[in-house]
Amino acid sequence: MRILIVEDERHLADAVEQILKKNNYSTDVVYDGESGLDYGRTDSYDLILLDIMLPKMDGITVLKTLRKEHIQTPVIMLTAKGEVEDTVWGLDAGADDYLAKPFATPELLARIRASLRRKVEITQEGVYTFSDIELNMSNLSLRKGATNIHLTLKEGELLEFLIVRKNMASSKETIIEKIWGYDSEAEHNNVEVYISFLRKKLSFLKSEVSITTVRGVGYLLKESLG
Amino acid sequence: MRILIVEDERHLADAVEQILKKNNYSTDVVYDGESGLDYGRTDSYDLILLDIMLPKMDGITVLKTLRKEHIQTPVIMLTAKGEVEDTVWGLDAGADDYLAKPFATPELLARIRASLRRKVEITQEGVYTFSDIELNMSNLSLRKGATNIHLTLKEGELLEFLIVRKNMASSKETIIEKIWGYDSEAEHNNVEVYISFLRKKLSFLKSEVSITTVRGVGYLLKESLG
DNA sequence: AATTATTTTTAAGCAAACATTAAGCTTGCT
DNA sequence: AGCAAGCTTAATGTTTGCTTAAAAATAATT
Repeated sequence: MRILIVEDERHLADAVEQILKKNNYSTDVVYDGESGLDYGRTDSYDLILLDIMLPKMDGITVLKTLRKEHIQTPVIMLTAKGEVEDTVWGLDAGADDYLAKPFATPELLARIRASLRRKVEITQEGVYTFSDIELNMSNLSLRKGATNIHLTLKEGELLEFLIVRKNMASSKETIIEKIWGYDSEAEHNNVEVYISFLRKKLSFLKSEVSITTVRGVGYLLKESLG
Repeated sequence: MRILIVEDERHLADAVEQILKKNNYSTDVVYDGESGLDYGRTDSYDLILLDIMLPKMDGITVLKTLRKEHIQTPVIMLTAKGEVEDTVWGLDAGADDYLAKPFATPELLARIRASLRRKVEITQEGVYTFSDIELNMSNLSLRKGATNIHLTLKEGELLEFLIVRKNMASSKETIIEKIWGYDSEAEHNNVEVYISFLRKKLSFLKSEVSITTVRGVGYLLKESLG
């Protein structure tokens, strides 16, 4: 696993590098935004740790540029305390997670593992890969390995929605609005029924992916094993 | 909530303004693209209603320019029938939704509510860090280091409230009003019970954070520091 | 056009999670 | 000591979510 570190505080950058090497990741370190962009562009990393405040080019611009060039490498933003605003921007710009400095080693490693696991690939329009499953919206099929299973339209739309918003809990209200339409009269139970359908199909596929309920809040797509 | 209306058909623009005012939004109206851009740039609106066909500068250019300048205000595009092509462009350019003219009042209001709500979710509001703990309202988890613990909705809301008002003592009255609702009949004891639950969980995490009682006044979130 | 198959919606019973209540206990203050 | 404020626990009540099955609506097939 190759990880790119973009961080101008050399002290911190080097410390992180040591930690990662000890945990069997290979690393490259650069100390400014422009180099970060150049390195990231090669699309040869599995993950990028990207500081926001950087010389030459800020982290958000780097990230946006990469995303514009269809580089989908997962990115964890590093933010100093008080840069919360920037954090929000970073998530908007396509970051997968963020981590506030200073951070503890186990936390860093946990986030890295999570991001690597979480990686969603969109190979072609309407084809999503998440963990061990592939959802193809163009023929409404859900695949794990050699096993293919058919989804109904609503099942597909719901799963697509959960995959796209993988890091957020989606409330029943939001789901109804998006899948049934803002003016529909669908009840919460409709969502529950379809969540139940999806769970049945996911478990039929013996997938690592599962749908977690956050009581009073919503649903969340997760990969079970760590 | 401030809404900017950019629409050159004065008749329509004024009608929309009346509707919004009646629903307690404050509004500004401009009648061409350039003014729309100028106003939007101030980044002081919660939502922009943006027509596509506009004098001086078309709506899509306005939107793209705003996005380039990192203005992330949610935008609902207004399109005349037959401008479907343009609609697609608008969504590409970063619009959140679109609405075909002519539209009905309840539909307009529903879309506005939806867009405003979505904004909150996208910004991932609800992740709070205080001292050594992190509260994530989207999955109701409370974390210290690698240890995660589950909170119920009420526990989460209460802790969120205490974190947000970390320097102030929050009285039971205020807490009841905010968490249980101003018209609830919850007793002081309800608050005490939940404070007790939270303390148990904080101490389970061995967190530096604790809830201090200020007798006769309220509760206060503190970092113990040792 | 009628029949059949598929998908979506509705309804109901059940289980688990959560919230509330009340009683007895502890603490701090005068 | 005596009182009031606050704490804790267990029981009881309520809500939320899950799961089925069957009805209704769509779509496909003959």
